Amino acid sequence: MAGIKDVAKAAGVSFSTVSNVLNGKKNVGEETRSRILKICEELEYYPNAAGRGLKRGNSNIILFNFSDFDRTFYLKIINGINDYVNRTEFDLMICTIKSCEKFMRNNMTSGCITLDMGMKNEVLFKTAKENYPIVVLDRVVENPFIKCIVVNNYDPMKELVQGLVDRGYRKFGFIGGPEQTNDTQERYQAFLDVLVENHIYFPSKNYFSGDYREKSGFTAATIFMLSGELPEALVCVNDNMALGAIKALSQNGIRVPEDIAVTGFDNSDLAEAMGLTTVDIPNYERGYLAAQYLIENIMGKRNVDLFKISAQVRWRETVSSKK
Amino acid sequence: MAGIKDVAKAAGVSFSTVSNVLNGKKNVGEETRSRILKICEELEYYPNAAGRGLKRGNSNIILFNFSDFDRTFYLKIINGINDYVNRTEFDLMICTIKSCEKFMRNNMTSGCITLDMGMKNEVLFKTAKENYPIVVLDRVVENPFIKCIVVNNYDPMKELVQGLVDRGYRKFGFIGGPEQTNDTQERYQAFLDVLVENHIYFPSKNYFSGDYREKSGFTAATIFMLSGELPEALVCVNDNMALGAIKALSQNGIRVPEDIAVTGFDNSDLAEAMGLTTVDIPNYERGYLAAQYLIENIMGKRNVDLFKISAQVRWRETVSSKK
DNA sequence: TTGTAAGCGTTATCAA
DNA sequence: TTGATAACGCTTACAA
Repeated sequence: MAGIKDVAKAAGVSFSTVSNVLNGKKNVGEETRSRILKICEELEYYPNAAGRGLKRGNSNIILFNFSDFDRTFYLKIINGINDYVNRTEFDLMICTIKSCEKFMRNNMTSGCITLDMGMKNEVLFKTAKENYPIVVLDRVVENPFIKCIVVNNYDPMKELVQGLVDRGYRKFGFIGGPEQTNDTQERYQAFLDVLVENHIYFPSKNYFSGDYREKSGFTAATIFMLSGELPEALVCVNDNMALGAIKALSQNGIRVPEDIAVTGFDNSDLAEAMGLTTVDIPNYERGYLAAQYLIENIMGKRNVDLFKISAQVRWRETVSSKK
Repeated sequence: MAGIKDVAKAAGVSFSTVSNVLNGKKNVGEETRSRILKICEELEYYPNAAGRGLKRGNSNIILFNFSDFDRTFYLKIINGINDYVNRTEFDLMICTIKSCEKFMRNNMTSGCITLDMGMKNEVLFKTAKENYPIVVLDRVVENPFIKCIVVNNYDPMKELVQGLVDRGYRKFGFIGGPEQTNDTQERYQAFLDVLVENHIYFPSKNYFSGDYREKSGFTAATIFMLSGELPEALVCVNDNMALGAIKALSQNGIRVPEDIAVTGFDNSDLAEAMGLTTVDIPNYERGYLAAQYLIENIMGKRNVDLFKISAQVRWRETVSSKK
């Protein structure tokens, strides 16, 4: 693998001249410059990133961190991030939680987008700095070097639940995710608020806490069935769990929506295919936006600290039009 | 950000002693060792990867490269890779085609797994070396430093098409991917071989070349419909295109499987949900295996050059049991 | 058992 | 317009 010295030797110049050419310095003669560039091509020389990173202290690489392989919308988010990054001089690096802290250092990456339940707030606070901005998805934190992009969960969830009430549903079950997650908190709050506004009692035994995976939706529905009293509508905090619940229900001969309505959140491909009533989150767009925010921040542009993305209710076949 | 010198100063030793501790050298007194480790924690010191990579010339990071955000099985492959890597001392870095060549250098990563149509063979040949092994998925190349893991497309595709023939289907349509891809070539060959064995004529106008995306399946089916003569069975080289085709067909009042049978390949979540007859590829497992192969290679273990993964036909509702 | 010093490939400063 | 040299943070002989 050719190094800068090999290029310098081949061109009969010192290696600092080569460096100057490669970094666009204009203190190099035109003839020398083009000669060096040609030799770089011939020798297939690419600057060593470690040497460069060591010296410069920055990398022009941004990092995206995720660790959930069950929710396919991650691919859409990556798609959005990738498309924005490709229009810039930056490179995109993706990692999972194990290696994230290691990669979140100045000499490896210049900033980070994270959407990972396993990422601890304290790590974010420790890492975010003037010259290492972070964009956090689906979580709100207060820090001058951290920008948050969250989905407006509250409004569409209210619309969804009110829609169920309007259709005649009165007895509800709720399947949430881990309780410390922002999404679950907001969606559950909207759910509760609608019920209170409509003077509908919600027994706490009808709350089930899952982990966003299909299996826990399956488990939740199974438990509802075993408990004897099935609600009229099962509101799930995401699509995977809603689909798991539907699977459990239909395996036991309970029809959706005739016997029970089920709703999700995410509008995954599967939700669309299965006709699940849900809320559509523009994933590609929020990936794109996150990358834009991060890179603008790295470049020194200030932008807003908290951005709320709106989401749309999609009424489909898992809810009857009139109960 | 604390450096090795800060740690050395705080511990009252030279920085090479700190380095020795961090690298598990045993020429350090027990007392000094534990004191240094404690100080590293207090100061939140992590070795600078650039400095380390520069000196060592290797990184203990493996790279995975992909660029297709439509096919959700990539998440499963990543899941498998990630799970294997997490059991080792290695880190996992993921990238898309834009940055791949940059990251495929010794000072950034120690080896690479690639599954990307955009990755050129010449780049693989140029990059693969004694100390930079590469694992390629879904492609066969001859190179001592490149290992290939491919799906056995031929056998299950033969089984699938023969199954269709056995069920009475005689007029076929075929939707392929880009023709230079190994998957398309092998699956098409199996398809043709079965037809020849059964003395069934396949008019070349019934071959449509797509790009693996749902949309091109939609287009293909639309063209078949416009051409007037619809085949009895539409064999698609992957699920996305099969689902796109089904969408186009049903939008035009053509029923699957009553009017036409449709088959895919991949066994995506969507295929399962939609009841698409397809071939199941163990994606998690091949990711896991790819990571294992790569890392064993980096560690100097020789392993087999070409590995064929077997895949299973899944008969579902998009094919009638008897035509 | 610990410290000194060289060197990895690059960029930046300053002198020629 | 060019080149010599120091410095980035680390590892590793080798010397103490």
